[in-house]
Amino acid sequence: MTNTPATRGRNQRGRGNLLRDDIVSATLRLLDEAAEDETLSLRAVARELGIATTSIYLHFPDRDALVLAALRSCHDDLMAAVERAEKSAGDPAEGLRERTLVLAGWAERHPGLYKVLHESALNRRADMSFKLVMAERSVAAVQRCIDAGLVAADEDAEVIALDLRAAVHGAVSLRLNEPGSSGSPVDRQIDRFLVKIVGIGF
Amino acid sequence: MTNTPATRGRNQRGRGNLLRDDIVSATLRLLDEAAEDETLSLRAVARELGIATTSIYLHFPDRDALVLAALRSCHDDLMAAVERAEKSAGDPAEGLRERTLVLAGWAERHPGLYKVLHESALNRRADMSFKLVMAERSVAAVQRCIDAGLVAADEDAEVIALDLRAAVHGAVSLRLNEPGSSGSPVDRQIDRFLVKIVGIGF
DNA sequence: TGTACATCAGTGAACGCGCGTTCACTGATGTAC
DNA sequence: TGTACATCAGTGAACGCGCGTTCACTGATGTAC
Repeated sequence: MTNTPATRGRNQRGRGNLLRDDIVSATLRLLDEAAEDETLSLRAVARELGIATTSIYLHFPDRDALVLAALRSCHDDLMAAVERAEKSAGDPAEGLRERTLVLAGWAERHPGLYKVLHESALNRRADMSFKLVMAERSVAAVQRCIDAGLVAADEDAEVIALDLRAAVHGAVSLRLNEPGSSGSPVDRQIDRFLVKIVGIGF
Repeated sequence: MTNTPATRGRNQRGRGNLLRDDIVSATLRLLDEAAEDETLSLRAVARELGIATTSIYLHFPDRDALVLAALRSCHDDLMAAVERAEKSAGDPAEGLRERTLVLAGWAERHPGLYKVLHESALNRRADMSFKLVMAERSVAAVQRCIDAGLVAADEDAEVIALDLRAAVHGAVSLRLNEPGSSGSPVDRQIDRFLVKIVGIGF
């Protein structure tokens, strides 16, 4: 089913963190399948890896710490990919488009992780403030469009970015939660939002 | 804590459905607090009402059936309220605005129920097609705006309605899942969406 | 009018399950002398 | 070079918990004769 060997020996001295990385990977795999942080069990993670459940406690103090570490890791990876996409674009407007499309594409490939990241109960229970950076970056991306004269400065970049973020999140969330109810492909919908909400003219 | 008497006798003959209604109400209360369908337990519902857990099985075959019945009931109530608001408005554009505001207002008052209804795992597991009516009604509401000449007919009513729905859902969802990250009040944001996405001029 | 019986509304004990977490442990490998 | 010891990486049994669901039951009330 996965890339896990049936038997795994003990890691070499000083290489204990290899198991830690495997635990995080397995957690992300299971969270993506379950799409709920509540139902992820340490026992399932251990089963997935062929280790004793208690071995997880060598690296994480409790269940929430593990889930948070996993989410932070995948959020940072995603953010890096988004930034890369934006930077490889020709102008700020194309950059804003690219970063939005990469984000939506990731969400469609990892629906469960997207849900856990943005819709799970963990948001109420734990400190997920590492997510704030993403919002700040997208405000900056909109500001660059305004500064370049590609978007009218009728409104604050922050307001525009927040409206765009809400619309894109809604588009993605509806697709994840009610598959089949969406109609058009998400890329097309995002382009409409870029035109109507942000005011980009392609 | 709630409106439940400490002791409750048996209902009169033929009045067994009174308990059914109480079970549904208690379920909705608990779902609204928990904001997750997974964590609702029959034992908690029974505790809330001061009845034996097994009494729930007199009215519902299993846990999912209870949750679905409760959600269907609250969804229908909400839809009726939305329709009422629309009908009391002066013209179709005001009507569209009213129905959207009522929906968003309900979501802010019942964040947990909104989440369970639109973001819970039940959407993957069970038949929630009763929700489709709401989407159809909002397409019709947009169509009325077009027919009355209040909205340009550049695009299909269905596309416009879907975009509006995504944006509003996103606005509400972000507020529920990341309280404090929203900035402006939701009503103002919805008015912007009505102007920019639908093309209504207030 | 009395009485046997059916039906309705609801109860309480018990089942097996998977869970997070704690605890005392094992055994290989490196290090100090 | 040998050996005692510390450290590291990981294990397995056991705890108490709340859960959904099943089962046999109780006891009040209505109904047929």
